[in-house]
Amino acid sequence: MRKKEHKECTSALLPVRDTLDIIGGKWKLLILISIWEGNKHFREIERSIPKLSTKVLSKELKDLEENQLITRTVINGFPVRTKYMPTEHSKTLEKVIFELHNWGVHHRKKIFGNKSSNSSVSV
Amino acid sequence: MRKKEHKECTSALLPVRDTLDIIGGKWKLLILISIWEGNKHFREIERSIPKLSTKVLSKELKDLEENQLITRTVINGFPVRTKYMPTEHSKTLEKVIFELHNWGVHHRKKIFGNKSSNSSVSV
DNA sequence: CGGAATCCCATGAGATACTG
DNA sequence: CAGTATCTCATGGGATTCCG
Repeated sequence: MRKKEHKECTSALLPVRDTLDIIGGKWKLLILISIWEGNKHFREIERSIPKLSTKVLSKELKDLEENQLITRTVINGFPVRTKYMPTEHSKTLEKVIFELHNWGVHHRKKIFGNKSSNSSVSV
Repeated sequence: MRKKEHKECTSALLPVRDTLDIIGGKWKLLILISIWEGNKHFREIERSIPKLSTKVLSKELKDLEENQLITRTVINGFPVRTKYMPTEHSKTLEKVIFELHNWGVHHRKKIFGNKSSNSSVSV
């Protein structure tokens, strides 16, 4: 699941690293959210996220599936169709994302003062 | 602060991205924690984190300083000495880290069943 | 000591083409 | 449609050296 480096580090940090590795990539959350929003098929997801290439999407979907955040189902014969669905487990991420969001907003205020406070909290 | 790509994406996600960019790197949290633990000087921090090179540490410290998570003070003339200290603002990250930790532990259980549940929650 | 500069390689990721 | 394969290039980051 994770690359096996720096095992030595503060062991309490390991679960934090796991989480960051799982949701921290450039695309992971975008893809997950796209699926949460109802996009189910490969091309559908791909089209919903600008700049995302098939290669990367393919890899990211595998990662998400390995981590049981989505399920992958092959539907029928020809042409092949697959369906990606979010798992119940993926819902447990919402709280984490909420905190990340929260801190991001808090941090922006801290850094920039009070402009651009127009962003919804819903994920 | 962030690379200016994919502005188009779900705007509620932007603060999340900010947060992830700030703490998400390979070293950021390790360095921050090292400083929290009391390491103050460049070499001191470097030595406390295996495999960390001066170049990377130098860059990461700048990032952390830009984001007002640490302060940098030059102490005296020769040889030069600097002091890095955590800011109050950095403390607001603890909740986020706690949630990341929490989910990581939860996730490990989900994936692996119940082994290796020996990690303290303190960060 | 605290870094900056340089060199170099591994990886990440975009574009395109191709297959079942 | 759902991916895989290949090629290529940018970047991240490791090792080492050097300077004030």
